[in-house]
Amino acid sequence: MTQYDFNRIEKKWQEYWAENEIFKAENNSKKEKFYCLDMFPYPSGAGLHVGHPLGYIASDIVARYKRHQAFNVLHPMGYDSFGLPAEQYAIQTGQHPAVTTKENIARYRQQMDQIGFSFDWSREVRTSDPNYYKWTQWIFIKLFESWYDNSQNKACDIQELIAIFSSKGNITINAACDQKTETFTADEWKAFSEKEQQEILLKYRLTYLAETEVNWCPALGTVLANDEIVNGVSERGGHPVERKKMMQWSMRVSAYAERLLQGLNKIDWPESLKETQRNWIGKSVGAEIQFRIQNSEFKIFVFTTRPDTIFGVTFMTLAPEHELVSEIVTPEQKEEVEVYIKQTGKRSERERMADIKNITGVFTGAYAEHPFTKEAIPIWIGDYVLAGYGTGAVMAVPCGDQRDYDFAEHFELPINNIFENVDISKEAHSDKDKNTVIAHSGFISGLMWDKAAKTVIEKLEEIGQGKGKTNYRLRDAVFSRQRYWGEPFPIYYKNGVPHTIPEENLPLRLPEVEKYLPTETGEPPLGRATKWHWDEGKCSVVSDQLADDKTVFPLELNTMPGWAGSSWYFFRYMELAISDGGKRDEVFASKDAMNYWKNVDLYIGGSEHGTGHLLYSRFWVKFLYDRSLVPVEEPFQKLINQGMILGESAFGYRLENENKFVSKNLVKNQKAHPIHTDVSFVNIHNGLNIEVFKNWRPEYKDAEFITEEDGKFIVHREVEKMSKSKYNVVNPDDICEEYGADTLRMYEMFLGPLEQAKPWNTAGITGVHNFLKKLWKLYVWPNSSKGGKSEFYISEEKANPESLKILHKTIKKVTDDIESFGFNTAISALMICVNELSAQKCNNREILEPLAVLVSPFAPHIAEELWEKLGHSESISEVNYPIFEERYVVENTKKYPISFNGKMRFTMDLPLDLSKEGIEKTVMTDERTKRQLEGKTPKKIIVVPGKIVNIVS
RNA sequence: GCGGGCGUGAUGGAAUUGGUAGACAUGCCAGACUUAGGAUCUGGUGCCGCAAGGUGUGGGAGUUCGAGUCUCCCCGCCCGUACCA
Repeated sequence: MTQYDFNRIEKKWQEYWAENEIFKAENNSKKEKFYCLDMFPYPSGAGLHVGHPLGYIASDIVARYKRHQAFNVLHPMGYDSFGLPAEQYAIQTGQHPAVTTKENIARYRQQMDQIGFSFDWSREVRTSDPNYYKWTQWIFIKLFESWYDNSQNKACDIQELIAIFSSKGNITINAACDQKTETFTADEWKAFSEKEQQEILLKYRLTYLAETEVNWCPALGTVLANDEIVNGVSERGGHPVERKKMMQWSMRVSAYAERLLQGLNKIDWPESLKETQRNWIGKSVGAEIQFRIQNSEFKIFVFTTRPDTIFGVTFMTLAPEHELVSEIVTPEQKEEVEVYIKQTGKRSERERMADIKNITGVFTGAYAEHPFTKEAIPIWIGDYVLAGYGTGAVMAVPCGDQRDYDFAEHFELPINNIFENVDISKEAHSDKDKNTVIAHSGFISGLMWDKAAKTVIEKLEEIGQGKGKTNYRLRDAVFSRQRYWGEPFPIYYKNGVPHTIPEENLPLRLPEVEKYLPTETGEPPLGRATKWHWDEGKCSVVSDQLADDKTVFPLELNTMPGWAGSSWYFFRYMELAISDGGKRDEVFASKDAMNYWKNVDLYIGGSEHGTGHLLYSRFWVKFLYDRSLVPVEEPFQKLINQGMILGESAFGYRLENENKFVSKNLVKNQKAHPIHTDVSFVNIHNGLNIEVFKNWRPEYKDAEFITEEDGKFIVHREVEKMSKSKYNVVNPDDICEEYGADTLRMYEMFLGPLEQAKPWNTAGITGVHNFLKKLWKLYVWPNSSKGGKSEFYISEEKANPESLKILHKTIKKVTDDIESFGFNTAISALMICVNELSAQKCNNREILEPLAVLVSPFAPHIAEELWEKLGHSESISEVNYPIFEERYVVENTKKYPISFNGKMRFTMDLPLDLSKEGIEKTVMTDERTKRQLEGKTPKKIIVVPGKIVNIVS
């Protein structure tokens, strides 16, 4: 066996790793822990393409590297196995989603095993497994049993709230709750009926049921969260979305807005992603101001970030949905207003977005009163004001806000300039400019905006017509989905009031249904379940245990959204499986396990989860922390977004109305359309295999091909997202078969920086494959005593200094690069190392042993094989990382600034051993330095650490 | 519009963070060996030039002894977000 036979080697070691459970992490190790996590995949039917494993390869390199560094590494994997595609497939075929999911998982597992990841599969999780979603339901119950105390700034037990209600009512409570909650005393609380009390409590719970305006997607038959909508259509499938009022479960994530924002400062995430989350949270500081309405009891509350412009208010605008509209509209305007509201209500969100330029609005006939000048301010309705943000009403300051300005111009409303020396004849002056002075503004005239804003807030508080306020864009997250393939809510209804199912009866299992569609009455698919088992042997419902009167209570028919299971799965991995003596059947994760593993040290995944998974996980973790259920407040300490691997689609140009294809360079003035062709039909020189293409589709069977002079047909290439429908998918299995998993792993890393999006181009793969072949050859030499036949041969003699130098340079470079995720340059360093060692014909154990360890995170299979050939019986993953020794790297130098005639002129590479004070040494200077010194060559330099180096001529 | 990022050979990309631009790899060219292959090895390869040399990191200016790197303006590209008061 002298050839690099990757197929044999890879199979051998993958089996070895699995049999000996090499990568099983311990929970009670004295070693330092390192938790290295990938975002777990949704197991889709299409299997993995070369883009999927990119992040897994990167984390696997880090995991293996950390093991060499003697860390106890937790590197788990699992499946986010609830989700839409399996359900859509079920609707079409009748196949149970659990069956499809199981098959897909098996395929994913097989593909992942082939790449040689060092996952600890004993800790695998699947969100659709009842033993897993039992705990998702359990956490939901904990959320249901909690409220958010703004005074303590944390979530607390709802029992505490009930205690306060019975002793003091809700007047002293500062809680995150529905705005319209009315105040009551302790006596009033006690007088409420059970149902009334439950309804009030629901307004305080961290997960609550409320009539919400939701994004309804008729095509998918479900509601979508804001982050599941892209450009007004559903992220999945691109179906239109409309607004609809529905009774829905919501998560009070808004209670955590400030902490979610502050927490970002403590974690090591890409700045762009943090910025995305900051935007999504959307904090704005300003004031809430009350405007009295003339001849009316009602008041309008507005939120503004510019209280300093209050004297510039010339009208007010309410959202069409604003609740006061119907109360304040004058009889003369009533009809016009109603028509307008009807019109805007009909327009979908999408139309409204597409139509920003069009200014619409209507006068209500009512007037508000300016809090300071007492002037009358006309109240308008306009759909540029959003009901969902702030208070759904704005004080319009045309001189300071462009939208107000446009609205005022359109309806010929007055525009008052309150800025000194600012021209507002063309547009509003909306920047918070430090140099702008406020004018014509009563007691704030002559002040800068920030001082003015402060003064206005003070004055408003004095007269009781406003206060400083911070507003967040982040809204509560809708948590109900009208779907089958998700976690059932552990909720039943008694007198229309939701109650949780007792913990000991979890999981509440998904019932069988004969069809995965909504019922005829419009209920979600779970409405079809005739028997709903939620525990072995006990049938449909809760009546036996919970109700005194044998009534059967209905269960919640919605299921939880995709992000429910993924918001806490990283804790589940910490707990050992039951078969390994873990407590997974007793707890979601045990205290001991969580106190040892704490949080994820490195999390690798795509940035598309920026406002979904990554925000909701932080929210749930903060909640669990508040309730002392987990020991950490942030789940992911360091996060890396791996860039997407794109596909290089190939197109053949087909002439319009003809079944004739024209090679790329021959298309001149003819009308030709690019037609996707499968990339596997195209060679690296963009030449199409015409025969294969013809047999691909019947319609191409008789197609004509106009080729270049050399008979080749050249295709046009374009970089696109890798997708089955674009025929540009490259399958990792094929690469593994042809070049091996080690080549695939290294090539994916060599392709470019991890964070960057990059097209897959198989052409360059021979580079890393050659590297592995050369590496193999370093350990295999021709033996002259056996007729020149090659065999494994290692010298036990001491290595020469040159070999040691290149080895230690490589150790340094590779180590630094792995630490900074520069895997592509680390591989370059390994290539240089192997090339130089080959040139030196170096085969000393002293060199080749540490080299194998250096390579092993990148190409673990070949490293294991070489390690074995070196005479070791343990896995290379148990071996310590080589130690870098500076003394071998002679030319390791440091830049020192050089002065000449007392003036700093340039810096120069000097050996490190010169860095001791006072050492004099003659230094050779290069041509460029000579030139800079105007021909004077320095003879000696004196090094003074931290100071400028003087040249002694 | 706003926010974040980027622009380097034919190509993917390096550059010790202000110090010999183009590492490494692909591609290409030349050669060696060869029962010819998509094998292996050697050399070359930013551009212009036979050469000496000149020139060169999207364009323009600036700071600096010195700029791919820092500052300003312009051009182009990508990502995120959007009537947020």
